[in-house]
Amino acid sequence: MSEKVTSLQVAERAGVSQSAVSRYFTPGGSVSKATAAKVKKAAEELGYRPNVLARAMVSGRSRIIGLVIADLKNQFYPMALELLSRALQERDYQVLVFFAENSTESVEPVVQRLLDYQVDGIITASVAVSNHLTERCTAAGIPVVMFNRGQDDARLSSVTTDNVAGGRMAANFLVGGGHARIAHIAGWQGATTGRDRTLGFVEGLRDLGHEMVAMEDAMYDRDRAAEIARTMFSGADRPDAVFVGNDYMALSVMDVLRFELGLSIPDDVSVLGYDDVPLADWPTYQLTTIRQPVNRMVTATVDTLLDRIEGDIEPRQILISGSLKIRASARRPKGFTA
Amino acid sequence: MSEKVTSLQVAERAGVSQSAVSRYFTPGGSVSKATAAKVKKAAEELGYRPNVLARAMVSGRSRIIGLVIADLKNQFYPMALELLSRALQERDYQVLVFFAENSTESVEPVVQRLLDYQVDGIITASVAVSNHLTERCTAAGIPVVMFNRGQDDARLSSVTTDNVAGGRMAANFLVGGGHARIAHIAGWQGATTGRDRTLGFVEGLRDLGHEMVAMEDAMYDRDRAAEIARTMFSGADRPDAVFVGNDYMALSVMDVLRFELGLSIPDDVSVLGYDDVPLADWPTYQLTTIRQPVNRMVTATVDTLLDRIEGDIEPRQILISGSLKIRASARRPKGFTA
DNA sequence: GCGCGCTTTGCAAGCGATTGCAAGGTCAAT
DNA sequence: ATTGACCTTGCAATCGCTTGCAAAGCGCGC
Repeated sequence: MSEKVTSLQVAERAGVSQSAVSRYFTPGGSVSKATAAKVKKAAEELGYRPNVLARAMVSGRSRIIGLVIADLKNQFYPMALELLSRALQERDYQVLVFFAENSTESVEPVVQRLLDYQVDGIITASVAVSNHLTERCTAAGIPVVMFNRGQDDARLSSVTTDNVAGGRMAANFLVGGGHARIAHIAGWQGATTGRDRTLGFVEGLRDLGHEMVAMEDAMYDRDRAAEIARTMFSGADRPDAVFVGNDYMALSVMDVLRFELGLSIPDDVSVLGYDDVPLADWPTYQLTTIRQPVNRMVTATVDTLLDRIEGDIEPRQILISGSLKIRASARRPKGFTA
Repeated sequence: MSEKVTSLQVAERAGVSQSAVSRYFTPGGSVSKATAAKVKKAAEELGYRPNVLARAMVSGRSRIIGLVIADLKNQFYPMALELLSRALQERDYQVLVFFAENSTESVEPVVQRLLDYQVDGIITASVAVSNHLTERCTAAGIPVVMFNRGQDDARLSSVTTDNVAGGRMAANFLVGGGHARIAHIAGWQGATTGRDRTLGFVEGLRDLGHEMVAMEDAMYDRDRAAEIARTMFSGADRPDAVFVGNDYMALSVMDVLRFELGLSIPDDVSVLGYDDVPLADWPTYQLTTIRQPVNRMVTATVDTLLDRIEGDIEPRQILISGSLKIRASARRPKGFTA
């Protein structure tokens, strides 16, 4: 039934050798105008297209990029996935997705399977990679770039925003806004993103002579963030500002503050997020946040990966600077115009 | 550099033939306990794993499923993508994603590339497929199943909810709630989902002796929906209820009604959506909606696809029934308890 | 000890392309 | 007309595996 058309059939119909057909479809292959025309005609008549898998076997390039991702609930990632995939598609690569849990143990078998598929490169989105795995990939000559997650390993490329600087921005903005009791609902401290944002925030506060009145790790989980907000803000001397580890959780926190605790934002409490997901701009939330420039992150990721695949460049750790996106969820410092 | 381990190397180290190694890794391959043990040992020492691509070449099965998707902004699709991918992963298939625009012309080249990758099957999520393409896929023996989109073509499988019935539910609920001026901001009328929901809604109203006071196609676009809401509800005799073609747009409509027009939901206007995306349940929105059971849709999709790949079953058009999920965005009919 | 059936094994032919190599062609310069 | 440089072309090996086929091995009843 499945009438596969092969280069051989095209060759016969065109009256040329099979290699000629192959050459016609290989960029830079040496074919005369005449043969090219014959092959083109025959190929079109037969509806022939080269078999990527066969090509992959002999050339050793599959034009497949493995993308490991933990979850799509946080609105930042669907966006990243779409942009990454589209950017790669434009460069004639395709993305093979693999879902993992957010633990190194669960990533291990997933990456194994990735390698089975002979991917040309791997992007991990918000997922950490064990040393053992890094070795395997390095040994197999497959470049890895971590998207929105860092790791202290020179063999791994990574693209992140400057989370420490971002945390500092948050501190400056909240202190500048005249807040006295500043709290922090942190991103997962098991990830560099979470840790660095927290670190920058703490440092920033300290530099301005402030200290957090409360802090809790919500592990990038919506429900956990809500739970923490509930207890953190129910006491009498509740915080008057909170920096949340990412937007996804910040929105949850806003919901709790307004709908469960009846607080008003930003009059009673200022809320600051991190990421700038599309929802942050919706009228209901108008979340002030540290913006991660997804487009630039994606471009950097794709460039780094393809450079490493096509040339043999060294791994790069890229740091992109974020910026403060001011909306209405946090009191604005006097004279703050940026 | 890239030290690929092949079955031949394993064979040598184990002191058996290369076929024996292959058989060991083929489920159902005939190998004695003794050889199995030798192969296992050698394979582990060398870190050998079969090359999926090479296997695909000879067996004709790549264990890759192509997923064509138009956009991830509507929160229904990230969810679907994740569930589909996880379900397939569990059955030892992987998903190769392809982004397309929502027009048949743009889908064409995308599916071409899919075929180049020798995928075993194709899932299209909310994307239509041209006849020409259907033919190519049928000719190549590659089953296609459309997720959340129907099409009148017996060669295509599809999984949708009963959108007509859903539209009727919406009509019943709004009429039952005592609304007099009922409007409709429709899903894209170029898609079966949009048309069917509208159709069911119109029929449902008519059966109850009602008629829409306004209707407009918002093409599943957030901004367009907002724009339409703005004009539709700014007149003096504005509607007192609106059924929106999906949740993604409904949330936008709610934002406009409340924040721009200062209307109160559901006191001034009742809003009804379709899908039941996670956001619909967030306290800010509490959107009453027609629920599409994603889990069941995904299971049905995966089952249909794999049945067709593995057996040689006929295409199936599966209709799953949705249900009304009552929250707070629409006035509830008296005595309505369900 | 021989023959029969069943399982296990190895050989070798593909799967559909790419690519190095050498042969054949073309064309300009001599 | 002859030569050499250069472009085209075809041959055949190769990528890493699966699988049909026939030979080998094994256990068992006679």
